[in-house]
Amino acid sequence: MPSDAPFPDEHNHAICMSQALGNAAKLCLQRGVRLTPLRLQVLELVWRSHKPLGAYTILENLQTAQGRRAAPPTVYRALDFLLAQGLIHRIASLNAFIGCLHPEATHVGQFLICEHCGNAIELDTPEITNCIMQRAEILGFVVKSQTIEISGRCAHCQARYAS
Amino acid sequence: MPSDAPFPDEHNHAICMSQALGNAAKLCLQRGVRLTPLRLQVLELVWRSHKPLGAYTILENLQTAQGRRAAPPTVYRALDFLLAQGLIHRIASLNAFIGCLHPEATHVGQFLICEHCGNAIELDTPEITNCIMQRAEILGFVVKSQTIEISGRCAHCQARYAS
DNA sequence: TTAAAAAAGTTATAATATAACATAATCAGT
DNA sequence: ACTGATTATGTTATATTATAACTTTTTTAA
Repeated sequence: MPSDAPFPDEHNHAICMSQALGNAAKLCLQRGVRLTPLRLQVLELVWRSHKPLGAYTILENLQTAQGRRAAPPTVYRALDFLLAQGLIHRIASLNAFIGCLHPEATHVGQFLICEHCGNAIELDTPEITNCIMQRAEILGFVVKSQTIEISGRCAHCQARYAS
Repeated sequence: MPSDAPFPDEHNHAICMSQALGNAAKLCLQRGVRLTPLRLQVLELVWRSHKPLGAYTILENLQTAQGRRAAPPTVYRALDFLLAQGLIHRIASLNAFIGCLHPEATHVGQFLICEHCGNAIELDTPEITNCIMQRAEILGFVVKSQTIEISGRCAHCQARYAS
């Protein structure tokens, strides 16, 4: 079974997560938008690991104040907010959501997704974007958004669990 | 309203489509797999345009022999076959399917998807793949499959319908 | 010709996502 | 603080996409 540690051992996820949450709070303040308790809770759930999380998984783990179980729109609206603020990304190939590493700037999401441990590694590789933009430009295509999701096996799993 | 012509005027889609269908028949024969009437019908529906088509849209347009309406698994099984043979691609960001331009060789699907006319242009740009592979290799990530879907506005629509 | 395999039919249901409207909380201007 | 406007959340119902499980039909190969 793959370790639950999202990334190699040097990765301290508690720090990783608290930085992300702190950053999110700061950005929302700067932007004058409200990171309400519900939205924060969803963001925390998404940040619990580096594995993209489905909306219904989030729903199941949501603690509503009254102990009453939240309904889907509650989660989807929070996710919509977080997406709009660039605090999370949606992984189309998995119908799932993951915390964004660079929410301060709008950018395209590029992911390496390990089929074995489920972790998604966010890339920030301008070369890939440039290469795509170049090709698009030749064809006169104006790029608005990019979905780049690469599946395979991460170094961690490749080393530990030879296929 | 955007023209229904999938691509610029020089594109004769009747020829485009019949080539694709002929090629598909040839490949299936070579591979010893059966392009049954049902599978062919689904492939034809997918090839009617260059707009990715949802499974339920295909379902609605399926003519069953008895006039009885087909059920979802019928379509999904045909789609699974066509995907396995590389005759179509699935567009994850649209939950939809589109005919493959190069079914003779397994390859990654790269698409420019016009938000205006709905057409998806399949790229075959090794530079993009190489760029991604390079970056992945640096991280020790072994790539198994790639989802590359670029949304925006195609040259056709850009020229005719200034945003 | 007949058993095995493959394909298609059929029924039910799972998983993901949104529409529409009701209620509650927050904010801006007084 | 008060009040109307705005924003956020609750709630119910339903749309959309996809698959599981089992049956029947068709095709293949001995």
